[in-house]
Amino acid sequence: MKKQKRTTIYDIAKKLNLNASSVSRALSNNSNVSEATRQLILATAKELNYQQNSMASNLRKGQNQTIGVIVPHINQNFFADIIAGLEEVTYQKGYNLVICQSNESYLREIKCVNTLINQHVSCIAISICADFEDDSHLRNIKEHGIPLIQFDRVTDTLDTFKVLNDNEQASMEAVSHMIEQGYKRIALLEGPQNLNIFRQRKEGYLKALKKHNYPLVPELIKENAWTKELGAESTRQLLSLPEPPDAIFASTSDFSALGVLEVATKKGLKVPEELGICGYSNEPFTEITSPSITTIDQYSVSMGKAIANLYFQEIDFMDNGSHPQTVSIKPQLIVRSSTLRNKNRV
Amino acid sequence: MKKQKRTTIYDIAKKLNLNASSVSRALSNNSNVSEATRQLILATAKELNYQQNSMASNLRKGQNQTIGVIVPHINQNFFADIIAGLEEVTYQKGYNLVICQSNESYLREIKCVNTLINQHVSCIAISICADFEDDSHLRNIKEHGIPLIQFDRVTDTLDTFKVLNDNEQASMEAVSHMIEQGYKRIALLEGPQNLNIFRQRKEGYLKALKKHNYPLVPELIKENAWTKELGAESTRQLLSLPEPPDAIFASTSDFSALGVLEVATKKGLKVPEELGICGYSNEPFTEITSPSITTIDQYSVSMGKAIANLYFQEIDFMDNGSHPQTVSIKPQLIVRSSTLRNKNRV
DNA sequence: CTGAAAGCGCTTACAG
DNA sequence: CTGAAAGCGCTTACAG
Repeated sequence: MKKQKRTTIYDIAKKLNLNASSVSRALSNNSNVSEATRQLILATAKELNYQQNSMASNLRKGQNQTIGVIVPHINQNFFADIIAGLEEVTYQKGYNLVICQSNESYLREIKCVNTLINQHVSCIAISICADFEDDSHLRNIKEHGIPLIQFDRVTDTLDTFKVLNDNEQASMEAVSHMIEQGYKRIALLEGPQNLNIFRQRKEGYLKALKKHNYPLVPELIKENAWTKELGAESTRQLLSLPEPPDAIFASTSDFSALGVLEVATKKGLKVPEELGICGYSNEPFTEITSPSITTIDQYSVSMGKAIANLYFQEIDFMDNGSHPQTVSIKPQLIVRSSTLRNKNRV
Repeated sequence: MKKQKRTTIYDIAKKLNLNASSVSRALSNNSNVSEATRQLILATAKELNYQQNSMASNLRKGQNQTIGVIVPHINQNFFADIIAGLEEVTYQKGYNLVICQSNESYLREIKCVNTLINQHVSCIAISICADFEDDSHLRNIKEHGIPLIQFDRVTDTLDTFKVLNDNEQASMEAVSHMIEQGYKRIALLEGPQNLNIFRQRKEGYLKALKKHNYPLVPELIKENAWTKELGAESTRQLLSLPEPPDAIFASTSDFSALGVLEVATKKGLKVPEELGICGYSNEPFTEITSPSITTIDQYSVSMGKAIANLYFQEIDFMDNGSHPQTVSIKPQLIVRSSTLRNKNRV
């Protein structure tokens, strides 16, 4: 009742009184077959509606032209863009993409890794979950001889290829920009510090303060404010300080920055005059809020392409244990109204 | 230099002086093996860091527990959400997802289909591209015995399982709502009419007019306005009519509606007092524009789940040619400020 | 240029 | 409960 039998190279061979090996050669179309028989074979293949069985071919060849990707969430702009970029390049190369989402769960991330190892994918690209505990599953990837590329959220306990945003530099630029706009007390909304990206963004903030001889005020730093709601809550707390901030850098995300903006608006604070706001990621909506939100573009589609290109360029080196390379993507500060309070525009 | 050899069931068998078949049985853990040997086998499997080779297993079993999805773009909220929903369910079932994007190109869509057929995926789910020409590639899927589910953008030339939004109903509700708010001349921004979804939305618009005895005014219907720029351009044309519209239904997308809003704002028109605006899709940004934009939520994550569930529920029927089922998701009108101009709220 | 054979790593009737 | 064998559909040295 299930699946009628599909045409195989044997069916073609039988019909033409040839050996299956000839058929295989003609179809892979790079070996020695006479032009005459090749044409015959291609014609009957079309006639019988032949489609290669990749499972068999891959098993025999020992690899499957597939890149596995693991992301916390597929449906977040940043990751969706990365995947789109990845897909673009892998498609050009005739590779496929298998996608898994960890849902920010460590256990699920491990399961995804195992599935991809079982599938003998050619490469695994991963951005680790917020819940990350240790790197044993990542080591397992390497132990099975599969090239591993970490991107964006990475662990440094493991020496792998990496594609990163220069979060520290971008944060530093953002905060410096706010300082140049005359803001005096700049608060930081930070994300989970077990993720490298959030540590780096904090580092950038600290460096910018230092560079401009600004004091570090601990009460202006709020942990774990990486959703709109948490951003709003932190803002309420910050604004009720005896000496409230005159600017807030939502280093976690634009969603957090949106929470800041909403609270500020509700309290009747003028943005950017009384409160400056800067987000992170350049989500589409930052352009259309009132005022529009200053943020940082991460070039996520390019990042996806960079990951794929790294694989295809380094594929030969990846196996022989040469020192893994790190590609850094430079994010760009997008200055908009929410931080522009004096005339001398940047 | 490439890939060190991986542990196979033979390695385990050899080490334990057993036959590979016993190892296979123990590992698939549902056949007859004594508890003692099973434990032994599991232990050595762990010790040797064994991971099954899915390629071999799938080849032998003739299927690969993978669902292939083809969408126009991965990084559009609607599709990203669908994929996230799909992934959620397939993950629970131990299935994998292979994702392809057609980039709205017909040729590329064909290539994606062929790749998925070659891979012997268990099911193909597709939302066709704007460039769609004919259904021969989709027929080819069925000819290869692979269950096919069309979703959202579908062709009716082929009798397949379908998961659809009730676009007509939703559009009708949206336009009726605007009529009830007292708008008299409601313009329509329509999308490419070769796609079913845009035909249905137009149909809903026409039905609503008819139901309320509103005349159909051809000059108020603008073709091909499915980006922000095209929406803006159409709006400029509409507003310079001798008798301009007092409401615009951007049936193509919220991006188009955003274009409408921007032009209206620039011209100093008050929304919703002087111009009502309704979009489509409930993109996150519609909530935070000023005014917020009335739109239609498509429950895209649920739609993704529905696709996967349809496959898992109907998997047995799909092969024996029973009449394909159609699942309809009811979208919901989200009324916001951009169309609310009188007090009696809905 | 073509054929015959082995093998990729599993699973699954078939015996015992 | 365990073993021996065949086979999933390809590809690729090896002969000729």
